Amino acid sequence: MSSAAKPKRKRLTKAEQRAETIEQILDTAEYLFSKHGLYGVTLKDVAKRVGVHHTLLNYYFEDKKKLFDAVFERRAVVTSERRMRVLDEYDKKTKGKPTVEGALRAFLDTDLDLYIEGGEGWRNYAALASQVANTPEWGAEMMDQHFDPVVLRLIDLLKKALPDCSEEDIFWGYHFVTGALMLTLARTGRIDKLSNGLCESDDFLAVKERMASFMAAGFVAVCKQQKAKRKS
Amino acid sequence: MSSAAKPKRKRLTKAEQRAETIEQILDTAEYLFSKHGLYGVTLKDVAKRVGVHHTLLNYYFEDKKKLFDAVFERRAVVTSERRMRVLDEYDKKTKGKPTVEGALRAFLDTDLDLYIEGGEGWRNYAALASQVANTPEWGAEMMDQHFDPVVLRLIDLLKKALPDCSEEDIFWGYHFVTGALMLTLARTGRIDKLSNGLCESDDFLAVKERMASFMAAGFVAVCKQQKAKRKS
DNA sequence: TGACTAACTCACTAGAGAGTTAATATAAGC
DNA sequence: GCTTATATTAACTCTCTAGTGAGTTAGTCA
Repeated sequence: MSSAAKPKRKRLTKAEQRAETIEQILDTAEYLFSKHGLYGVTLKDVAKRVGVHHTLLNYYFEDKKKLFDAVFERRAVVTSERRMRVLDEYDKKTKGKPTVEGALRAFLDTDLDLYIEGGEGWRNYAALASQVANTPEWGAEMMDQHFDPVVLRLIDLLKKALPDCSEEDIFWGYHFVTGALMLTLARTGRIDKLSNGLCESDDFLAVKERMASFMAAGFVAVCKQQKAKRKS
Repeated sequence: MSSAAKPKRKRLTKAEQRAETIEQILDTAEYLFSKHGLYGVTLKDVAKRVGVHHTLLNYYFEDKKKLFDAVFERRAVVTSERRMRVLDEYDKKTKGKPTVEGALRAFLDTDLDLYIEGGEGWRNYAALASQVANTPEWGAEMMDQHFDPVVLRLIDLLKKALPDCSEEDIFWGYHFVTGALMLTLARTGRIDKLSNGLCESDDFLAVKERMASFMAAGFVAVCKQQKAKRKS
């Protein structure tokens, strides 16, 4: 630990100390990875910021990629389970008669709330996730691994809400939804400049307000369009 | 050049040779950058694949970042101008009365066509662009620099098509559109696994078919929703 | 033909980056 | 209080990387 931090709380058991150090490493790595990506960050960068020797990261996480995985997994598990629970609840509440917008709200708003209320750490994780999602190399695999169950749960509800819609249309619709969500999480600042400050990348509330209804209408429109096309 | 390639076409003027080598470097760099990102690729990786000495890349492009910029710019300019032209034509054709879907088709379909018909190079560029778009660091700036004019032209048409819609709603709608488009361009293979092979990341035609109508309906729905909210 | 110049390579440098192993300090447990 | 386990650092290694500057080859043009 940094010498500045040490004298303050001397009364920490070893296990507590360990947990705290690990958490600090994860937070810092999360922040840096979200800004510069896996290859854009060195273990020394992270260690320096935390105030520990860089080999300590090897000690706790074996190697760089495993540190990255640990960073990602820490919160991915939380948001995945949380959304799964809310989707289940929603399904029960609507007694097997979900609406498109309702299902999307259970999925999207639940996630966005986490980033709105969860503090900086959660927002950094969000930006990281958006990078992972757009990385074909190993990113898609990480997404599969952590999010397939929730996503399939959502798809399931959407199918129920749109019984005469083809599966393709639903999968493509979901694809559009994630794309939009991921760009939101990246908070690139692009919309700020484009709109001359009218909209802000950080304004997840504005997104939450609009996204589910926007996408729900999209689903309905595409289903109708494709149904018409099949007839002709 | 690699000794294997040399004897084949001896009758090349120096300028032709130069142009060809540069093009090969750009193509290869484009491919590798699209797969692994700026930091995930070394100049040697690129040089080896082309069959030239790695310092040749410094000779032609000064440094690594400038090579990256050159790769991006080469096609960004083309697609930007192309879409601008099509948007202008559409505006004229509809005599200042565009529709949301029409404007979106002019923007989206024009781009997607390029990747459908343009060969592998264009698809690699597309994947690269999607990474750039989700990189807050320097990515957003690159996007601003190359695409602000076309995007503002599109926004302009959308405003005309939705005269009683607030600007915020239009900007957020555009944000959703790019997000979805960028994830499409990344071709991560995720939708393939998720849908058990029913949908394919490479199937830009399927996206083209659905995207504009999906998004158009989203715009309309959000505008209506927000208008109702303002009244209450 | 011969000077000139553009294309391209070679041998290096200077430094970074990940990771290993041995040493040290400190707290835990008996 | 002594031993052991754990956290942490220091010293090092080994590989790779971007980039430089001098050199070589081969078209080009007067």
